[in-house]
Amino acid sequence: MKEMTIKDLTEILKEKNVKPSLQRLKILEFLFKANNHPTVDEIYSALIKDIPTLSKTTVYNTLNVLIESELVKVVNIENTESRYDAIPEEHGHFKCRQCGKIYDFHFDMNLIDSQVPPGFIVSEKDVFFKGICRECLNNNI
Amino acid sequence: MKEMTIKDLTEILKEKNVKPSLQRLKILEFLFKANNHPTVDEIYSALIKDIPTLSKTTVYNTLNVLIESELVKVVNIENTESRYDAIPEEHGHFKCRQCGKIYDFHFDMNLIDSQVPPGFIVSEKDVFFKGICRECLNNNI
DNA sequence: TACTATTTTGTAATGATTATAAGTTTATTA
DNA sequence: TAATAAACTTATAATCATTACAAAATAGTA
Ligand SMILES: [Mn+2]
Ligand SMILES: [Mn+2]
Ligand SMILES: [Zn+2]
Ligand SMILES: [Zn+2]
Repeated sequence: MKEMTIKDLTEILKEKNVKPSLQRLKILEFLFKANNHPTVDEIYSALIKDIPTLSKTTVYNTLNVLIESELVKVVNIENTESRYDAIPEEHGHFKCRQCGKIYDFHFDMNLIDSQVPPGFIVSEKDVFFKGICRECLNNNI
Repeated sequence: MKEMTIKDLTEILKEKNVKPSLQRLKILEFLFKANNHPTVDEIYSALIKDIPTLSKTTVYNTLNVLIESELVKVVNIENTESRYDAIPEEHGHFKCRQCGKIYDFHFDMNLIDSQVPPGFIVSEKDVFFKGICRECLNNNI
């Protein structure tokens, strides 16, 4: 995702009626910059350098606030711990069983709309693939 | 799923080189009969009546054995606890945000094969929808 | 029967997440 | 500006699903 200034981030939060505290700005900034779907622990470990008083509870609280305002989505492709994603565009997720990396890939959710059972209203769609990524396949040769 | 005799179940386990103990037979039978993707707790609570000595650890152990032999799949549509599914056919899952029920629906996974990123090998595909089910929509009128 | 391998069980440990209450900062009012 | 209230952050404890571990029970074999 493109570079975001603190001013940009402040504006994004204000639009959602979320007060732009330092913690919220830094967590949102980190998620926009991240491309690896970080866990709570990874977010906390990265930001504790900037904000030495940061608490892990704040990371949890903030993520829930960001999720409620639809700026962040949870990625539950694995059952061990939740991962977080601030990419607004719909996309699919691929988890490599060897290196563990979670890839984004372009996915047109309209393709699967026709499969929604009749009479049901769908507000969220997730597509998860698992297997071996290209990089691991190349390394295994 | 159609009725399964203990003899049928024994045969299924033997084919996978899994010894057909009472606990394994009963857990597999329960999963074949269930259509609601039960949790470990639900499996345990249901079977403790039949097998008073049953331990929750055995439920976990057995499920892992059944998963390794590909008789059972984990459904991680929610991050709170894992659910288990013994339906062998590929299908999608819909979770109702109101009543919490998890529905199966027919889904042709071939539809989405073209979206797999090139060079990646996919061994598992999951499609999760969330929203409001037909029953809840009717009740809300 | 005696021995061995496998399975089951109870208990303790782990680890992610939530609950709670106190401390700190920010906003509002007088 | 000082006092007060509201919102936010923090530390700590509690919860709960899952795993680790070792002993007990069972099944298989010679
Ligand atoms: Mn993503
Ligand atoms: Mn299912
Ligand atoms: Zn990989
Ligand atoms: Zn419903």
